[in-house]
Amino acid sequence: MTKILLVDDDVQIAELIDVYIKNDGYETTMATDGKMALALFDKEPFDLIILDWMMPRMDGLEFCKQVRQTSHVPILMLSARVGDFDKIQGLTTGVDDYMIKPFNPLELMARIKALLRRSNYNRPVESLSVQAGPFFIDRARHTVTMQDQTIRLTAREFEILYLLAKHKGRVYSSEEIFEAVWQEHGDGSNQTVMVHISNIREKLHAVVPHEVIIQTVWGVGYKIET
Amino acid sequence: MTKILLVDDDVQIAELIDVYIKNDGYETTMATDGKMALALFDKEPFDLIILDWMMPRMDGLEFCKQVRQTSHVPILMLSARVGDFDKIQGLTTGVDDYMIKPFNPLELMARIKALLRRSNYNRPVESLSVQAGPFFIDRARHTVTMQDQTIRLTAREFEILYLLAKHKGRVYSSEEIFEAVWQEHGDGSNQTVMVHISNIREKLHAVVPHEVIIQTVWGVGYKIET
DNA sequence: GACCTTCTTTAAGATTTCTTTAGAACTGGT
DNA sequence: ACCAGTTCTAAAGAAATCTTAAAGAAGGTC
Repeated sequence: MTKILLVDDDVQIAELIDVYIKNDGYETTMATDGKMALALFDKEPFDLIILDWMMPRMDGLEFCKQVRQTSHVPILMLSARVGDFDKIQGLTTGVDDYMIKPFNPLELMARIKALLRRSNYNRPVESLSVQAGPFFIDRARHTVTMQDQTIRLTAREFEILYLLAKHKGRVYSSEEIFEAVWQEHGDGSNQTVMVHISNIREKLHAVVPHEVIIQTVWGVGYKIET
Repeated sequence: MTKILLVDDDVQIAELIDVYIKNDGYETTMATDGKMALALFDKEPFDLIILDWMMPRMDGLEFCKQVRQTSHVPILMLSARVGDFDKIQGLTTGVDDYMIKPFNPLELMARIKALLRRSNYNRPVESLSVQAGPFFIDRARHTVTMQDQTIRLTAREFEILYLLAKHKGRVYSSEEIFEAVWQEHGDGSNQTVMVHISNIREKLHAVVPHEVIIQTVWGVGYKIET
């Protein structure tokens, strides 16, 4: 589950954003000033921070500096004044993106997704490859190797296999897989995921014909065991 | 660790700048006049120099000339009077950038980063050539050679090919390519990068007609494999 | 200022991937 | 063995992504 820390002293705006974020299937925690936010951030990790520039007790810039001392979590800054960012644009304090109020909530969501995508991409290299049983997944190269053969997977197939391989043993429902890979809410039945699973299996079996790699857990979902 | 030499006889200002620079993770050394600064600079290399124009014993201009005899380190000049720079500008003393006091520290930091980025660009020669499969890229000469033929690439094309060749195997999304080459945020779809890729391929194929050099990873990006 | 190169934008067409559908096959319980 | 619920898979239409060409914009040079 992707967790987002929302820091804004304007409760109305914060709640508006909150609705949109939750709607897209993310989990939010709200803070109304920098000090409070910092305390929350120290306690548990977040995947992204949305930050208001003007806040009581500790402004966004200061908060940003503090956070950057220990973390590279993506930060999206909100500001009421256009002028502020003409100067900062660049950006010294380690803000990854920013928006001027008032903004279009949909655009905000698009930027949030872009940031999350990017930060996923820039994970440290050692966490980017997985050895799962008979095959080896290299995220940076976007390749799956099995008995010296490279298996061609599409982007979606790759993400699904990576998810399952990364968390060997854990069962994922097709809905969970959908949300993890598509990064959006997957309401209702999910045939799509099943089809993809089927296609992945077909490709894997081209290399190791009768081996069961992705297991079906009846009534629950799928997993890769060892 | 990036080291910055800060030369200013006004201690208050120097300390203010110092705080900001350290905050961004750089290491600073302070000097209060030109002679002292020169002595420090002779002893150890710095990645950037921030220099006040008006100083006792040796002014900024003189210091600058001295340094330029041995080094191309980026220099950022500070001055209290607007008029000064009408004179300095174009004086070919090798100042890379300048700011008028009083200045916005954040803007200073932005400029420092810009300078460092630019100078990073001109790194030492040994790390600058790459052999990637059939062709050889020489960053210092800005040439790409392939089967004894030199391929003429434009600046952008060159940077893209260099990025991919330098990190053989790694997949770069067009957005990542954009950010790496253009050094700015690349929101949204990036046709521009795709067009450049297409143009590069065309030029490469003029030498090796049917060889696939830049691979397309569908839905993900591009890479050069071996 | 005219000319040339490079960069960016646009758009149409080709290609690949994704989603949906629907029937077949499978599983676990009775 | 049968049934209901669930999963699998083939196929086709929909959607997204990529390629390429072409034209306009920007920048540099003589």
